[in-house]
Formats: sequence, structure tokens, C-alpha cells
Amino acid sequence: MTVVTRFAPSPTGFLHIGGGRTALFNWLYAKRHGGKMLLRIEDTDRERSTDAAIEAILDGLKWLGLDWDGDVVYQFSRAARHKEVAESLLAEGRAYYCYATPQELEEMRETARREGRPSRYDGRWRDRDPAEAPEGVKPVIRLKAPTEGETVVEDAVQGRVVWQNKDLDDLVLLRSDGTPTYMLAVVVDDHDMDVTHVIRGDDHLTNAARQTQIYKALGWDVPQMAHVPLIHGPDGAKLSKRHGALGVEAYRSLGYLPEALRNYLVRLGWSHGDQEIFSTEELIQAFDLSSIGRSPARFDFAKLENLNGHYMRQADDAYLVEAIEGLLPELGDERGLGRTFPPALKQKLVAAMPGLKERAKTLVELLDSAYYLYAQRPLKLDEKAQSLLGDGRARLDGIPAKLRAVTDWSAAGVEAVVREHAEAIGAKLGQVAQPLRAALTGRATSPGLFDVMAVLGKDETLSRLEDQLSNAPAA
RNA sequence: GCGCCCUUCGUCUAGCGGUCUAGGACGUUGCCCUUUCACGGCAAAAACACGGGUUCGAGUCCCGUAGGGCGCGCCA
Repeated sequence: MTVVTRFAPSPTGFLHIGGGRTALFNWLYAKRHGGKMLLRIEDTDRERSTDAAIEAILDGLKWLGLDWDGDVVYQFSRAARHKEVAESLLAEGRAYYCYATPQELEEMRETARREGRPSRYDGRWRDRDPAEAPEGVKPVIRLKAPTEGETVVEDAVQGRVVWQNKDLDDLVLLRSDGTPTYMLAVVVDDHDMDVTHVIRGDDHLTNAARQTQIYKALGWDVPQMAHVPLIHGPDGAKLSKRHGALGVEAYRSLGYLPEALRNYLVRLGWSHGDQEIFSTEELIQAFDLSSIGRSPARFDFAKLENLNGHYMRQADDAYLVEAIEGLLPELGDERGLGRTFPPALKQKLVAAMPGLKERAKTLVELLDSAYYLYAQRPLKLDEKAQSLLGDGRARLDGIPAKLRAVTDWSAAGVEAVVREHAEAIGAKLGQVAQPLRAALTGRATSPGLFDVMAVLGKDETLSRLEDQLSNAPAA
């Protein structure tokens, strides 16, 4: 039997980080077993489903590098089939019409809560003659759930979980307008789509019990369930927009690489001994359901950043330039850049990338650290650079002339000149290099100074130096 | 309130009755390397929620307590 997993988001918002991890787990499990991962959009809530959300989810998955097999299934398009299944249950006496009105149900819940009883539907139409149906009320179809015994879910992550049937009420299968509820639709679709493994957040654990009852009533096999713990915010509370509950596209904007985010996400809940870094191939080889823990994890940006830095350092230089270029539509304007890099700048970026990528944790930092490559003269020095240059300006006297004389403008050639200069004025190299760096890059931090000068070229280097040295120090 | 789930360093986790003087990673601190910052290397501080059992022996099994989470819709 081939493994079939599915990712089934509801299009009421973007693809958040927890959904991204669920998709990743489904994807990995399918890949691991040479199976398929299907994508189903759970849009039976017509009020809240939007096309924008569908697009955001699809984009998010693509950006994360998680592809799905076959066409996207839109759940609502299968409503007729859902209805048919509900009616078949009705015909077999495993479901019944319920004429209770929303107000009635609301009262029922309130009373129950007030009296300290569990708030469940009381089954008032379960055995009642439909002939007693009130005028003008369109009924829903409810499942005639067992009232005795227990419902068991053998979960690949949670283990054996047992509910007493008396604690579970008769859920609605078909709404009064004839549309299916989520509970029915999932069961029918998973069955019809031959889904073998349902991997989802453990907020669905209770649903698993109710869905199991539907499967049983239908006489269908229950797929293997795997309910993975949720991801919490850094404070342990539910994920909110303030911390981790951003759409995955927000992580893209923040400058994270999809491979880094995947690696981070997979280790939230799943582990493989002491291994922290996984290539995609390694993940596919190692991933399993039994190594998923049962306790919730907190989202930690610091670790994500570390991982991202790791992947950036490893990445190909041209790839990184493409990646930051991809951020330009969002970040370019405020940095005086267009939507793409001019070819000349692109070349410089690639050339400088080995030194740049060592020092950045995100693509945004990478772009900013490359400031000296695209800055317009005269440079605007940041605070640290200003004070460095202020202190060391005197030690730069005579440097421009010596540099102007250089014929071999290479990192090594330039380094020799600067080292000589430092020696000549009795200063340590750092005492000369730092103010020089400030003047040339506008920052206190940059890649190796001589590499910077080499990439900048002789003319630009000298011009920038003159800009800064001819200016009287700011009072 | 009822049901279900969870609880090892600040965080992610290893641990599947003895090898745990509890390991790794991120973060933190110190040192080294060094033209800066990073990277890298070395070192340090840092955890089995609590209480009962079971057992020769418990982080590991059982039961409570406390704390946290999820669910309890004609939402998904």
C-alpha cells in the first residue's frame, strides 16, 4: 500500500508557522515512504474562505519548497458527495434529522454550563418521530453516535487515546442548508482520496475521536493518525501575531532562507539523536513519526537565526545575491536601490559575498552589510564609524598619496602599503585599519578591509577617502 | 465545568529501569585566533515540576498534586 498524506489548510488566513511545519511533516513522511502528499483546501466555510488566503497558502508552500502531488482539491466542490454520504447514513439509521434551533442549542449549552455539566447536545431528536418536526425549521443531520463503550484512537504520536462514548455527543454532519460540516467532509475526502496517514496538529485530537465514529458508522477503515503538538510563542502562550504566528511569507521578508526555516521547523517536535543540521536528503531518510515528541515547543528566533547564518555561510555566492535581489521589491526603496541590481553592482556583490556572508544572520543583514558597495558618495557614516574616524583621522595622513602610487591594486598589494604606513607612523595595524574602514564603508564592521578595497577599486577607494579626509571633523 | 494531552538546562532536545557524577544544540559568560565584526576553537554556568508508590535499583513504570495546552459550534 502506498503512503498517501495530505495537508489540509482552511483558507481563512495565511499559512502560519505551525501549518508550515505540519505541511513539512506530511511532505517528509510521504517522501520517506515513496508516497504522495496531497493538498486539499478546506473551504466549506463559505463566509470566511478567501481567494487571497488560498493564494497566500500556495505561495507559502512553494516558497518553503514543499510541493504536492496532483491537483489541489477544493473541498467545497465535493459538497454533493458529502451530502450523499450523510443521506446514506440517514437511510441506514446511523444518522437522524435534528430540528433543534440555534437558540435552543445555545440555551442547552448555557444551562449545562451553569449546572456544571458538560456542554453537549442532549440528543433530543435522536429517537423522536420526524412527524413531530416543527413547521418551517430546516433540520440538520446528526450522527447517531454510540452512547456506550469507548472510542479509541491509536495515534502514531500520542499513543492509544481513549474516550468514553458517553462524553461524546451527536455531531452535525450536514447543515440545514445542505452543506457538509468539516467533520463529515474530512472523513469523506480522506477516504475518497485514499489518504493513509493523517498528520496534523494536536488541536485535532478530539476531532480524531469524533471522526473515528463517523468512519465506523460508514464501515470505512480509519487512516493512521498522527497528532503533533502545537508550537507556542516564546512566552509559552498561544502563538500570536506578536511573535511566531506570522505567515511564512513574513519569514521570507525577514530574510530567512527556506532551507533554514525547514531545518528549524523540523527540529521543533522531532529529533534524530543529537543531529541538528540536516540536508533535505538526510531529512527524508531520517524522518519518522515515532520520533515526534508529545510536548509543545516554543518558537525561538535566536535559534532560527543561528541556523539561517549557517545556511547562508554554506550557500553559493550567486544564489545569495539572487536571494537578496528577491527582497528588493520590499526593501530596495528605503535603501536607495531599485527593484533589481544593476549588472555592475551584481558583480561586485558576488565578488564580496564570501566576506559578507560570514557576518550576516539574515538576508536583510546581508543586504545592509553590503551598503558600502551600493552607497552613493559621500558616504553617510553611522555612529560607530564616525567616532572611529574622528579618533583616527590623523593616522590616515599620507595614506591617499601612498595608495595612489599603487600599481598592483589587489588585496595583497594594498595590504602591503597600509601595513607599511602603520609601521612608519608607529601605529598598530588596527589603529590605521579601523578609521580607514570607517571612511570606506561607513561602518565599524565589514569584511576584511583589503578585500573591501580590492572590490571597490582604486578610483572609488581614493574618492571615498578624499570625501572623508577633506571634510573638517564635525564639531 | 467536562474530556483529552503535556511537564529534562532560559529555549529546542537526547534519554526508551542500571552505562546519568543527566549528553548535544541555540542563547549567555570567559579565553584563544584576529585589521573590525563575524566565523572557528576551548572552557564555564545552567535542567529531570512536586509528593507518594512499584523495584535490589526510577529522569525512565504507576497514582496523585500543581502548572500549562487543546477541545467542548449548523468554524475548520
